[in-house]
Amino acid sequence: MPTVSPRRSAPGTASSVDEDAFSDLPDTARRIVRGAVEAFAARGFHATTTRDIAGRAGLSPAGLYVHYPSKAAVLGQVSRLGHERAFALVSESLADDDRPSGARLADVVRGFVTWHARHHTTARVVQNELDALAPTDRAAVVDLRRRTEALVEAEVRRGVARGELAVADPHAVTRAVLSLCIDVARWYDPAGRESPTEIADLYATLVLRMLGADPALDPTTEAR
Amino acid sequence: MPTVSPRRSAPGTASSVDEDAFSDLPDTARRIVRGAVEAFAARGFHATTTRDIAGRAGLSPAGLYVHYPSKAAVLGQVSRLGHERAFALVSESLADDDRPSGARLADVVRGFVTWHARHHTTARVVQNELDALAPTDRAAVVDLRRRTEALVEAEVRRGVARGELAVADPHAVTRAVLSLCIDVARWYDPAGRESPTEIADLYATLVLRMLGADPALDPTTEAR
DNA sequence: CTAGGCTGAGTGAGCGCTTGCTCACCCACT
DNA sequence: AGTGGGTGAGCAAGCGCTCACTCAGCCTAG
Repeated sequence: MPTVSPRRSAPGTASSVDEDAFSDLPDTARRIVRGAVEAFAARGFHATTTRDIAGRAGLSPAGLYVHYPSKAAVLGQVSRLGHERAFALVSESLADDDRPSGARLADVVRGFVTWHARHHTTARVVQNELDALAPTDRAAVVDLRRRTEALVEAEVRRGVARGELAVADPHAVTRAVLSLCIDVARWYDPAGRESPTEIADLYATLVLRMLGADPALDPTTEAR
Repeated sequence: MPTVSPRRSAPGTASSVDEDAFSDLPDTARRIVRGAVEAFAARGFHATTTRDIAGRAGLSPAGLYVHYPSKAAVLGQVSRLGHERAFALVSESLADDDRPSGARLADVVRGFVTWHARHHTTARVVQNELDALAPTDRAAVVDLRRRTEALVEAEVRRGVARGELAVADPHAVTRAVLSLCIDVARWYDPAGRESPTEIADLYATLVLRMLGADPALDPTTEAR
């Protein structure tokens, strides 16, 4: 019986799939999720076949159903884990210290942008396939997104209250800031000239300007 | 023989499909394209069936193939027309007058954002289904996108050269500005509180800040 | 110590259905 | 009589998922 070895990224090649997001999963489930992320990102949920996912995980088509009850359940797992990572990222960037709001929000932007660029494969699935989620999964994911945005909006309001930021509509501006960061996953090309870190630094600068923060907070000089 | 009447938007309800983009098409082709845009936006290209498109256009499944050779060709039509509209929009906003760069770029942003909000259904298809395009269609569309971005970048460079804008990396900042505008189509909800025009005004303000333009150029007071 | 049964992971074959698309044909107008 | 728009029926392929089954590893009764 010929054994098909699962496809893996070449060693040394950083994967654009966020491995840390599902490192707690048992081995086979992890291979399924990794394969599914790659396939969903490349072709979209509906155009991805269960045979493709199973093949990438080194399983027969039926093997998938030992670990997940349906193709939609695999997407649900991917989306939940990805959103949890994004939430944790923002949450950690805002962990309490007593620096100015601008500095803390610049950290949020740098972390968020770096993640969306570095793990653009995972991020694309997480952002584009919301409509394909089962109702239960969608509810969980929508709630995580709401909490993530609320965290950032609260920090913006704090900065305004302290007189450190000049923003008339914190809700709308927060949404714009996160939108800007999220969209990096759509256009980012690892073959491009700029590294995720460089983009993140530029974006932190741009966001500080959007928020009307003191330019002196900006440790970079990327955009003037 | 029962005649199935095509589904239309309720009269008085503004459609989120950009009708102007394909108003030159013959009647039946127009109904096909309109139906396809709605279906692609709601479920994605791969999950949309030719029966669905044909039904929305008031045709039998076979009727579609009188006007288009394949499902992919319909998507190609949609994407080309949508991109041509977006290019025309930017092009018109930058039509030569001698106002400062900031004022002209604010106009570009207002027009671009308004279009992506008002016609978010068309915009979502145009932005999300690039991977599903046939090679020929993709090439045409990629070229249109490149030319659109080049138009804006040139205006940013002009502003910097005149000392009106403070931007260190015009290419990267232009991409960020357009990314911000485009992503409106992803999150915009017509049931939300803000109108496309209100969002557009806020975004114009934010972009002027990103560009380091003279705040006096901003005719609105939305954000400070 | 071991026979026997249990369990969880995985498989090959294939079912029932839907898909994109085709084809022979129809018919209202020129 | 010809033609362009349109149809009903249906084909071949591919889909998500199921089923009866194998097998290795482990627990336990005698």
